[in-house]
Amino acid sequence: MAIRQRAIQAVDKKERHQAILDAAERLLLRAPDRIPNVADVADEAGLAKGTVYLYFPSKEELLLALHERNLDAFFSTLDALLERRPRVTLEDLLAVTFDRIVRRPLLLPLAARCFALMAQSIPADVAEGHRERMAARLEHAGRGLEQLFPALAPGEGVAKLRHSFALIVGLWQMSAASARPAAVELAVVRPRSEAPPAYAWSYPDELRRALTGMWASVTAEANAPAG
Amino acid sequence: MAIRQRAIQAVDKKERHQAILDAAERLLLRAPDRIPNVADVADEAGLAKGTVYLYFPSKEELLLALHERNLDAFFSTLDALLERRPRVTLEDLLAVTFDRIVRRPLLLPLAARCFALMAQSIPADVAEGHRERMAARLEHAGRGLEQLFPALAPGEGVAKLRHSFALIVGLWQMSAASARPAAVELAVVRPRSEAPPAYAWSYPDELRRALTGMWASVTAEANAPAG
Amino acid sequence: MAIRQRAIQAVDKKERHQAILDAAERLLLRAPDRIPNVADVADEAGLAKGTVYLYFPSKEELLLALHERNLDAFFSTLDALLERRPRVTLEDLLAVTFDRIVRRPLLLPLAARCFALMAQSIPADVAEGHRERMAARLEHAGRGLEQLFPALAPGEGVAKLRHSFALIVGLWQMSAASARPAAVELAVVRPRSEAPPAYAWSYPDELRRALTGMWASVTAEANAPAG
Amino acid sequence: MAIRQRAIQAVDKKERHQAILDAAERLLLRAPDRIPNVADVADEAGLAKGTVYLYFPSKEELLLALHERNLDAFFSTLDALLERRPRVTLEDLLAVTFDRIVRRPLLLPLAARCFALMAQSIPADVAEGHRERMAARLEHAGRGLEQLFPALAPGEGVAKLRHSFALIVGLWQMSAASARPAAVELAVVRPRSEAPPAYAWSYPDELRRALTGMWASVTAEANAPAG
DNA sequence: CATGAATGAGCGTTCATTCAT
DNA sequence: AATGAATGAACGCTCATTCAT
Repeated sequence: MAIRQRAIQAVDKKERHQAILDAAERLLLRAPDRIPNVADVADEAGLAKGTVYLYFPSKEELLLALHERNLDAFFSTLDALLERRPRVTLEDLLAVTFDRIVRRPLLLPLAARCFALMAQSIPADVAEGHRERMAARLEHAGRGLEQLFPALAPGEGVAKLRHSFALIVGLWQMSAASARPAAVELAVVRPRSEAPPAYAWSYPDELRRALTGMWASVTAEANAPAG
Repeated sequence: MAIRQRAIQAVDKKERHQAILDAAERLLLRAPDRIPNVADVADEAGLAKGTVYLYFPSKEELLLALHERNLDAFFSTLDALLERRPRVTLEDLLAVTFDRIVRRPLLLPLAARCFALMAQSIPADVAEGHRERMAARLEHAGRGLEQLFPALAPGEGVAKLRHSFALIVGLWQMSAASARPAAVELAVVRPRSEAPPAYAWSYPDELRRALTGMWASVTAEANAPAG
Repeated sequence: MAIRQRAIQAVDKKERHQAILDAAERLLLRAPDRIPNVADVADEAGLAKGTVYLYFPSKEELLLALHERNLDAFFSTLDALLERRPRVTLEDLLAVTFDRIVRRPLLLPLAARCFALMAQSIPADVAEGHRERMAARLEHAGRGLEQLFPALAPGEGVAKLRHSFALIVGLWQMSAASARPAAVELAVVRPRSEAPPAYAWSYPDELRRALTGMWASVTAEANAPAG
Repeated sequence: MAIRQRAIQAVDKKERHQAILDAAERLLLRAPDRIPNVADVADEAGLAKGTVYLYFPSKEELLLALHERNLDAFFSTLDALLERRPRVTLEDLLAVTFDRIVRRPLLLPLAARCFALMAQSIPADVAEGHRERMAARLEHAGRGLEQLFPALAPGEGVAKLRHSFALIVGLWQMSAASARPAAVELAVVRPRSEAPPAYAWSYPDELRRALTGMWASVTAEANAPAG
């Protein structure tokens, strides 16, 4: 509604591009179960609806861009960490994961829908480009892991990374579907049974447990030569 | 396919209830990237749109019911298998999983959206009921697994089962999002270059790899006493 | 806004179909320079916007249907008149034309836009069907005219009919473009010059003049045997 | 094509004015069924969108100006020809018409929409000015024709000119609406069946036929004294 | 003068849900 | 119970016009 300013320089345009993604991100974090509509995004960004379309050709591509930005950020953090090889432990990797993904679960609601978006309304070449870029980053990080953990055979780094992603996203969805909305949860008074009900589990704990398990074998003798 | 009769007996009602879910299921299998609309479901079931609302209070609850039916079926198969304890191998469990989940991926597109549905328009008590029923089945199967695999500590059966679900759903989404539309089902056809691109991977192969890895430690010395 | 009633019988549906066309027609007569939007049409018909889409697949096809209805009505009147052959005079034909086209200029604003509609958003097969039907009616009426006026060579009936249409539509557009809006016209006070300005001409008069001229040669010795 | 300089001199301004009209004209010839939007026009002219508004107060007035320019050009050619009176034949007039109007059908798509434009958003005085200028040119040319063809009574020249315009525009619309998209320009390619369908007719042929017919009586004994 | 980023009213279309029949 | 016609809020997108730079 308010004209913040005009983005004339390429830098400013980049910035506004990001600002729109930021707005979408905020809305998504605020209501992870709802894909915001373009009017909401524009509003949240302090822009008019039409302005959004100056920066993104369609709502779907906006969401894909946001998803890619999230993935990019995660991969960048991961890569930066792996640069410090071999002085990196699994614990470091988990910490980074939790910091970027669990504490700010940006990746998650989009990942859950991204497939439907891609299949439906993203032009084939745009989708292809996204896939290739993400595949390249995945492969790069995967190779970094293989160098860090000699126990990993070639190709296993990528695979385990993929499996980890799957766990991250899959578990989050299960937690989202099986958890009561937070507000309600606090009010619930339950007879103190010995064990909490099976659906009372926490996403972070469970994810840590799962990831630790998955990487345990790999990490056993890792970094040993570095010690 | 059409029933075209009044369902007056309770049995008939149950049957029609199922027929509607069947219709939704067929549509979902036919186009996994698209939640069918009520008109489509009614059409596919050979019923009028209004009739669907005699059996389900809302589209969301219909989808939740379908999701629960799918989970139920899977748990039932799993339970049946675990009954035959201790004469069950991990391979048997994987076979069942693949038969029910990979070959007929009913669970998958719904699982990916279910959390959004739950949060949005499902009444709290209905959601709660669903959660409790599913948690109970999960717990039961988890305990069965713990008895089958002594290596599993108490609670670990449920946990690993949960992680397996997460992998199943998460990997499927990744494969769906990272595959070109046509390549999802068919084997990717490519000129045999040295290495296939990183995004050319098959969901079933990758899932088997991941699940095997996850259950490897548990299964190592399992069933040994039973042999 | 008000539910008039439900069109359940096929007859009622036909009626409502027509009612929607009527509504569009009224709006078009009221403001010939503006293609009404769907909301206006629905409003004018006393229906909800969505209801219009139960009867027409798109706005464009609605307009095409209206255009075809107008043409149909004109051809029907023409055909009926030609049935009374040979007791028909050119004057009769003109009278019918004026009654249907000049006094209720339904045909006109749509004809002017129809081409653009057809080229842009009407599915090819629908457009083709429309063209063929209209061509058939034109041909039929053309042949009727050839039988009425022996001076017309084969094919000349259709041709002259086409030219007449062109005149009807073309002149109307010129008059619409060159006339001041009616309300303004009354208020204008002009110095009494000998001759009115060249752009002060009346569509009906000019059309009659043009059509009479066009058909004069044909009609000269027409009906002679019938006299 | 781009000018990319400041137009400070009045001459430069005129030139840019024309350049914008040229751009609109090119777009209109390229896609006669679509009124181009301002962004397209600016683009085609190598200017920024805002610049267009320095030269035309609105899109509508731009289109009107283009239409008037087309009419002007036609009248000029006609006037020039009539200057050579009495050494002018109907054939000459037709040739000029076809050269300017049929071969470069600039007039046509605009004429079809011009009336709607005028009524909607053109200020009354601008519209009035346009009408008066065009009427004057029409009258002048009409009088020229009356002098060329003594068979024309006073006022008949203007009238027949008007009717000719109507035919030109009206027939073009009919041909555009009744032809399959591709067939507008190309000769209709069909297996030679006995009779082509009634909607397979060519605009130029039909127009020539109609105009010749309309002017036949006038021209019969015309120029005879001049011979 | 020229630019082009920003605006926001406007529009076509969809679809879950209701309810008269 | 079953139907399917009717509803209308919701939403994505366009584009003529404005105005800060």
